[in-house]
Amino acid sequence: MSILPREFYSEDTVVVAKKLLGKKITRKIKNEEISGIIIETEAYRHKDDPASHAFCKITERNERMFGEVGIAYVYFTYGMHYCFNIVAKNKRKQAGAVLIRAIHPIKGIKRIQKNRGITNLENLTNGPAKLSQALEITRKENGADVTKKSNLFITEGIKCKKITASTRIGIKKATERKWNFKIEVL
DNA sequence: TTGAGGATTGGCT
DNA sequence: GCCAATCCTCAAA
Repeated sequence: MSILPREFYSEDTVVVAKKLLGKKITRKIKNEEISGIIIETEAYRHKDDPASHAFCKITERNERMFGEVGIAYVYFTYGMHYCFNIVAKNKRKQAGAVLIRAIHPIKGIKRIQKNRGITNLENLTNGPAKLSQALEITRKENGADVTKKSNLFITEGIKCKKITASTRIGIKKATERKWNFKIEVL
């Protein structure tokens, strides 16, 4: 299983968001391994995207979106939830990231169920905050390099035939942009 | 130093 | 469908 190279993430954010669908994300916790197929992503860009964290100005929190691609950007929100992003952008753009909204677990499901406190497969990882909880992603994972074999990385996955584009979820600006992408998994 | 608000979720109506 | 939970970040003073 080959890890996606950093060049994979140096295209336009929206393009990378589509390309990430069907790829496999692997998370290692001590001796246990959790992995799943990415089935839903959202693109967040820069000046042309009022809903993006990077829209206004650079701050301590969003500076990762302006940095090197292929780096994890984790942020905390609503007092209880983490969301997991991967920095991805065209070299001409200053900032951009892909939010991983949902995965399809294929390995370490028991561990995920334990993390989430439930066993219902459909509710394990079908939301950004659920996904982070399932993979034990916290602020400590902010800045992790997913192009290197470590505790958190992304590899080639399955081929996806059909991509569905929809409007992004949970935001109040630029809601007409169809930058939410998902695939069907059998 | 303080106050306001957020790329969400789950439970209740 | 609506709303509370709850803490980190930003911006203003």
